[in-house]
Amino acid sequence: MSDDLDISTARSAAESPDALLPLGSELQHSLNFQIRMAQILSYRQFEKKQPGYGGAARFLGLLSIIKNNPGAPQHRLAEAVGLQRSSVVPILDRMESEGIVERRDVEGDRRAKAVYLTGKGDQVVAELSDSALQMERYMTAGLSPEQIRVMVEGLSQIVENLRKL
Amino acid sequence: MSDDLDISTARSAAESPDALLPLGSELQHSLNFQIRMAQILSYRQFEKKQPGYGGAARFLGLLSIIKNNPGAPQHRLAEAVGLQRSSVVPILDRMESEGIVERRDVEGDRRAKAVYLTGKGDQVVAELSDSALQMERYMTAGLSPEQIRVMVEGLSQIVENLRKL
DNA sequence: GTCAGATTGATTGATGTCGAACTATTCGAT
DNA sequence: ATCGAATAGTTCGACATCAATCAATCTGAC
Repeated sequence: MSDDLDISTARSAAESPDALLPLGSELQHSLNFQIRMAQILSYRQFEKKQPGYGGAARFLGLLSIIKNNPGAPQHRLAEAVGLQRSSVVPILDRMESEGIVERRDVEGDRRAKAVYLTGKGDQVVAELSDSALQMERYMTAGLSPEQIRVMVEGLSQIVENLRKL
Repeated sequence: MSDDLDISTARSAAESPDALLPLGSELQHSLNFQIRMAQILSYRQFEKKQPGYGGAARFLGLLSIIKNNPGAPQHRLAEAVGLQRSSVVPILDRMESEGIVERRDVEGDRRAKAVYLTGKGDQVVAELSDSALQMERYMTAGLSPEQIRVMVEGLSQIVENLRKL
């Protein structure tokens, strides 16, 4: 009485050697874990899909913010994307050497640098945005528009909550 | 006709110098961007809240999977958490030196190592899981249980979709 | 006006992760 | 039984990010 055995959970790692290791239900229902997994896999995939431009794909968020806030100083860009001031420096170095962004001196504050998207930067952002949209369509296969809306709003709320710490 | 001006988007960076840089609506509604932001901020916060154990906080997911799959080989653990085989090596080195996990030889395959949680590891996982649960409660302030459920399921679906690539 | 403290961007050292090797094993076709 | 291909874990070099620190500049209290 054990060959045609029970339904869902029984199929342990030993029995189906090719399947993914099962997550405990704790992990399966952990928002943090699922967020992390989604982030890791989606960014890996996106960078694989859009190489070049000095790895700009990973920084589409940053570039998009620069486009929307021309002339913003670096520390505010860092804050906006959740990185340290010091981490943004080599990123902008790279983007600048790729001709995607430009640092200009600020009149009235000689410490600061104002960051702008170049013409090429505009093109790159447009291309990457397109690609990102495709990517999102693939990622969200099987989800309703309403469900996606709820997720985006929920994540946005979570980000807001975390920023207050 | 311009002092008491329009509602939502008008308040540009120049006018409210302390506020966060505004995201374009494209970014605001980008699932990828929101996932990334949530992940960055939540893991940073969690590690700040739970330092020690050789940075185990960041690897709670991995440890939890080890607990649920005692004796699994390293490459399957890597796959389960979305990392490269080679990235898991130094993590396990660290966790092993902290006495949290243990690598044992596998009889029947002298290449493989079977990974187990130690007694101390069990305690650490329990403590970190507790802390993670608290963290999630804080993160999700303002979200309904139903909304959280939809998000977890949606993210889970997204992870599944991305794994197929 | 001056000077202590804050702020901006940059630099440095440590660690995490990746991708491409490499070594030791195991597997499979013959 | 043998040997080429696949596999498990590791090592190595490159880069991202952080935290702490630095130099230049700005601000505000006096």
